[in-house]
Amino acid sequence: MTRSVLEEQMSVESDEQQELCSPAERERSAEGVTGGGGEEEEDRFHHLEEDEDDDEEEEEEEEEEDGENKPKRRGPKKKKMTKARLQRFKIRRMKANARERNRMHGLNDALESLRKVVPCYSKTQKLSKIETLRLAKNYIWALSEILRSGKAPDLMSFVQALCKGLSQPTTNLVAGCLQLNPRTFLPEQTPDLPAHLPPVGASSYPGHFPYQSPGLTAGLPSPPYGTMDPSHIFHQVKGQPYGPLEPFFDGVLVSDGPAFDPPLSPPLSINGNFSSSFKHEAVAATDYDKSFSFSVHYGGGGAGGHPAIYGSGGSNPRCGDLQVDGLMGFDGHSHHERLMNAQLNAIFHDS
DNA sequence: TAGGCCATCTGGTCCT
DNA sequence: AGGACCAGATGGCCTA
Repeated sequence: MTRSVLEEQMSVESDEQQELCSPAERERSAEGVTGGGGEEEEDRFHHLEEDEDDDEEEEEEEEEEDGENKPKRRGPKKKKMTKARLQRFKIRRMKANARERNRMHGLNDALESLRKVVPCYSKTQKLSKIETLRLAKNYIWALSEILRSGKAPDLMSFVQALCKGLSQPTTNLVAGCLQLNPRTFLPEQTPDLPAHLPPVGASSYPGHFPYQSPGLTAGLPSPPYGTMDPSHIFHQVKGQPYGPLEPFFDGVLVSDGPAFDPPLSPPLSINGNFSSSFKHEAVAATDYDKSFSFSVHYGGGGAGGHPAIYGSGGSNPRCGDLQVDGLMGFDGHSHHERLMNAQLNAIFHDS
């Protein structure tokens, strides 16, 4: 993009412009969070103004001193900038900038709202915009798949779906939310782990993932995400509005730690450990767009589905008793098994 | 210091 | 004409 000299002069970030900003914006600017742009353009701007005469009606032709070698420019000839026109241009530009700022703030607000309903929300460790969108897409897809298939998700596959295409730090964050080791469910996503990473089974990074399964203890270093204490993540404030899926998780959340930044995202309260079913049923994330399917089934018989998903009638015929066989199976972790059972039962039975 | 992320400015395009 | 939307450019901040 080539700016004309005049346009360059127009690039003004003046005090008057700040007056058009919202209070929040001014506050941000006061904090030094100002973007690019030319604050130092004012002088050149003044220089231009001095060159202009005062006649507002003047609409002179473009300068004739182009020189004979220069080809004649096409299109409408540029009007010479008078002071008044300059002033109007400045005002128009300032208003446009203010609108654009507001528009972007609205966009960011919407994104923040999205962060709150997407798994792994944290005030302190925000997902980036792109990761938020990716995670949201995955999340929607995974939930849609639940609805479409009428089957409860295999947790491993569910997490795989969530983490599809996410960066390693975000994957770690999701894993942290699930109290999982990302390497246990995303082998395809980390084909070539950095050399500095400890091998599976090596000592973990303290405080990253409390999930300490025998033989699977390594965490992935990815601060700032990795510093999150996952024990906070599942802390549910009673009565906290978590959205339509909230009833799923009533009574199935476990938290031993202090409250995490509320509000928390709704669904990723899936605690505990995964069974060896992952070995048999986890779908390769690289092909999940085509082949993803949740492996844990529940009977097609009697009990109605959860009203939060299947409607207030709760009479989705596909929703029946949940069969959690094959889901459990982490040896010596009956607590997690009970948790899992409770959670899955909570999902597929009316509370 | 490089790279990622972000906020902002800016000009172009489309629409009302 | 003016507003909404978009994409490119720019510079600040932060982290590895």
